[in-house]
Amino acid sequence: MRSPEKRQAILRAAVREIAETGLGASTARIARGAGLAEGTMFRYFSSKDDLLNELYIELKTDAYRRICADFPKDSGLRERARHIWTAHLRWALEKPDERKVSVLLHLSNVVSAATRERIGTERKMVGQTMEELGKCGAFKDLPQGFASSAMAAMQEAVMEMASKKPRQKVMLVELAFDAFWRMVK
Amino acid sequence: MRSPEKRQAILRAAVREIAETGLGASTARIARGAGLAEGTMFRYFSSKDDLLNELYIELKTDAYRRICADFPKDSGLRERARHIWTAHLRWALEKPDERKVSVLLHLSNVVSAATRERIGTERKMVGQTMEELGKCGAFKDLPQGFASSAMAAMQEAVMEMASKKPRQKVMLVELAFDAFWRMVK
Amino acid sequence: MRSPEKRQAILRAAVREIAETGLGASTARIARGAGLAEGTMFRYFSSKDDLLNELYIELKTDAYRRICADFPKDSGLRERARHIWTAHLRWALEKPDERKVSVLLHLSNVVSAATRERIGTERKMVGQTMEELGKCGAFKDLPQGFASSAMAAMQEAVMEMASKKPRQKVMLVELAFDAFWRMVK
Amino acid sequence: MRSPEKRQAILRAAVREIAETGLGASTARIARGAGLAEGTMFRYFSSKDDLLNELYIELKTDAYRRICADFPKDSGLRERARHIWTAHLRWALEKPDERKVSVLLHLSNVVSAATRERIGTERKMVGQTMEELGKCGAFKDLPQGFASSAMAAMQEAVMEMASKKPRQKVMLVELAFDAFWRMVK
DNA sequence: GATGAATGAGGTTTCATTCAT
DNA sequence: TATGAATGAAACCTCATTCAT
Repeated sequence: MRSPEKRQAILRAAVREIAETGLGASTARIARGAGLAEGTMFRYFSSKDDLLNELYIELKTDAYRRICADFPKDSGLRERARHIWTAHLRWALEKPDERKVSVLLHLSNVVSAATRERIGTERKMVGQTMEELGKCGAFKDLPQGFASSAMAAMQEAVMEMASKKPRQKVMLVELAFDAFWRMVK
Repeated sequence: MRSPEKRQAILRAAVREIAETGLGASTARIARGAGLAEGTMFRYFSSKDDLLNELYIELKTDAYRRICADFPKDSGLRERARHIWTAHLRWALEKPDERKVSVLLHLSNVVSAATRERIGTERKMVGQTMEELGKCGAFKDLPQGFASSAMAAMQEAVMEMASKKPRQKVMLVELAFDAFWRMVK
Repeated sequence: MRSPEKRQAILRAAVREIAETGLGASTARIARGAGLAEGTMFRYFSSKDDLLNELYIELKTDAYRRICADFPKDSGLRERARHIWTAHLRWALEKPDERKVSVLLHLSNVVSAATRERIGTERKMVGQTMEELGKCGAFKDLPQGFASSAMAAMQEAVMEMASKKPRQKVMLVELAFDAFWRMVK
Repeated sequence: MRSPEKRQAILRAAVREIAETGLGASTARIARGAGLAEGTMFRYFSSKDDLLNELYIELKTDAYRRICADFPKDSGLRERARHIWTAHLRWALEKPDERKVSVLLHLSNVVSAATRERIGTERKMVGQTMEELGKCGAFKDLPQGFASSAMAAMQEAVMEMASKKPRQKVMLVELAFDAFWRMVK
């Protein structure tokens, strides 16, 4: 009962279908994509909304896990910021579907406040670094949290560019960090 | 005789509904929101897709018009960049619904290539400035177009923050530009 | 007011559109096809049904007029039958759209009993000939009216064939009459 | 599990509704007529067009089956022709709705080329006989295929007459064949 | 008389969800 | 537990008809 493999299969299928079709992707297609019958999905997720919320959590958690692994928590600020920058961009560039779905969900209003809360909780290490960043350079006089938004935004720019020039990915990630860092210095 | 006022009413209603519900907003609701019968909308826009494309053009054109007005085309690079930055952010902060819809449309796949084309054409002045920007500071070694993406991204960060701290809007716009400018210098 | 030219233009447009799209052809398209505004049609015909009934009468009358002109009313039976055969087939082959629409209307249930009545009235000369035919050859023992149906049916076969082999039209009409006549002899 | 009974129920309901209302008969009415919910029909037929095509095949196949059963393939030409004549007319007279729908579909443009193809394939035995017929009597000099059209046409005449004089059906079928046969002799 | 904007009922189709097997 | 047939609300869109100009 409630085999975890099937659960994962559903989530994977959801990513695939939604990346292709948008959030309107039908539950039937998702189930079929997971090799299951139409109704079976509802034994794992109580509704489509539930599925989407769980999916969002899964995606965010996954991305976050990548950042936490090997996190150089005892290094200097630049090193830590660089780690966050690189780890996140790698994830996003390796898994473009996952990222696209993540963005779609972020903008939609199916993601409940509770879900957003739950994700916020998982910050700790990153949060600490971002806070320090907020006290440096140009961010000093800006509201708390702006540094974090700025980094996310600049990463967005990198992803957009990377999808246009896939060959220069690696270099892009590095040079763009330097650009970002100018704001911190 | 097709009244331009009704056309505008539909577009306005579309913005309102879509900002609230997402692109799934039903044509019936949009029509009702514009004070019209369900079928009337289809005399102004041949299909929902057509409506969305026209809406996208309208929104982008509107935003762009704001930038072009009073554009200091004979000033230095910083002044021009600053104008683009400020004008666009003002538009976005004044019309958050418009902006949200604009983003949703940008990400969706209802916006046709033809529409994207049509919008691309209207750049000239901005394009020139962004190109110059691309040859400065940290952007020098990054692919052409990255400066533009970076500015858009940083503006995104400002908007996000501004929606959280509406009172500090004006200051935010200014200080964040200084941050951005550090990457150019 | 009620210019007969416009009336005719509407009927002609109706034939064109219906031949192409079927009886579902919209009144708007028909009006447009006649070079008139959407609503104007309703000043000439009280409803779509009315239009279709009038159209049916017009088509049938036209076809019948062709038969009556030059009708050799003093010739022998064969000659008169041959005239009916040829005149009708010429009309049908010259105006395939008209014929198609005529058939569609015949099968539909928009043509009222009153309309069918009105058409029946216009027979006289043809009726006389067909009656005589019904008393000859193989038709002798069949119910009255069968000869007429049989001729119509055989003409149908000619039309079908003629649309497949347009070059042999003329020959087809002649030889097929000979075949038909064998049943009468 | 998709029950064949329900599929048949839908097809039967379609015949009933279409015979009454024409091809414009709504899917909702058809579904209701089959005792099913509106949406259920679309689990059996992917679209209205699909339904109509399948229906056409079903009707034609059914009619054809009647001809093939007991086909006296070793008898003389007259006997075989007579069998085709009688078997088809019996089917048509027993199932007037089916026949009406069959004609409507034949004339419409919802029947795809593929469907017409599929039906053409099922001829063999009949085809052979009709070909022989085409080399006899008055048909000798007419294009190939005319005999077949002529028979169909004459059957049409019988059906029309039979619907007016239902009591004389049986006699009609027989005598009309004699009339038809005069063309062959 | 002519126009064409407006209407809203009605058509086809999709889909989340339920439930008997 | 897994299935997938059934459901019907709701979406998009069309069109005959009306009526103010």
